[in-house]
Amino acid sequence: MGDVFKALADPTRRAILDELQDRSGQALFELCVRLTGKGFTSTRQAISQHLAVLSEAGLVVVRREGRYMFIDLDTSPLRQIYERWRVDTCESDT
Amino acid sequence: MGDVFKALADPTRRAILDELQDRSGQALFELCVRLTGKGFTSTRQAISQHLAVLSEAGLVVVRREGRYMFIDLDTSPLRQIYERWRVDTCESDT
DNA sequence: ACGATAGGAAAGCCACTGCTTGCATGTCAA
DNA sequence: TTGACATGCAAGCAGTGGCTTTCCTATCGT
Repeated sequence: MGDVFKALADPTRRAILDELQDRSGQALFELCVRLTGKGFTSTRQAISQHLAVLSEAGLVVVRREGRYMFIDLDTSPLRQIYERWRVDTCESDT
Repeated sequence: MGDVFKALADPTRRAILDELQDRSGQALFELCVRLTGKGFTSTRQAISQHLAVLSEAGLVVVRREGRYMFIDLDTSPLRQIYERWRVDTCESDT
């Protein structure tokens, strides 16, 4: 399984995760339209390659139906980050 | 301020954070010794450059005293990750 | 069947990143 | 003061990453 941290290193990939959190189960072309609407200039191929990385990291689950490719978010791999470094919960956030 | 995600993308930098979580406030040369003891082959310059990235991301705070450079861990920038994507707490972790 | 739509595969390019190398600076001990 | 120690700075190099480009496959509507 791939590297979760490297998967999160790219801003476009993070935007994909954001978009999927907002609405999971989108098709690839749908995702492309949504992202270009939010100012991202990535082509379909670029998004597709990003999805491959995210899928390798387990952050995304791909489900094929007919000629569509539906993408679901899976945030569970993030837990390994959350458990690795403790964050002081009571801190000066003024 | 730098990119927290990019800072976490490198395995050596993550090892530095691990080392600092285990013992914060180490000097640079101390950190180098510890890391080489754990199988990392990085030179001092490499570690120093990694620390610059971590410092840019706010994950590390540098404090100079005499000829020593003490490094403290600061995990608070990680909170923005924890708050960005919700992780299902009740999940099949069998 | 045919065209349009949704997506896949691979090669090439460019920029960035991590690392090394070499030298310079500054601090402490004797 | 002098040498040893701890670190800074910058140029150069090799590997990687993200993107484009081109072409190909497969599915649906009519």
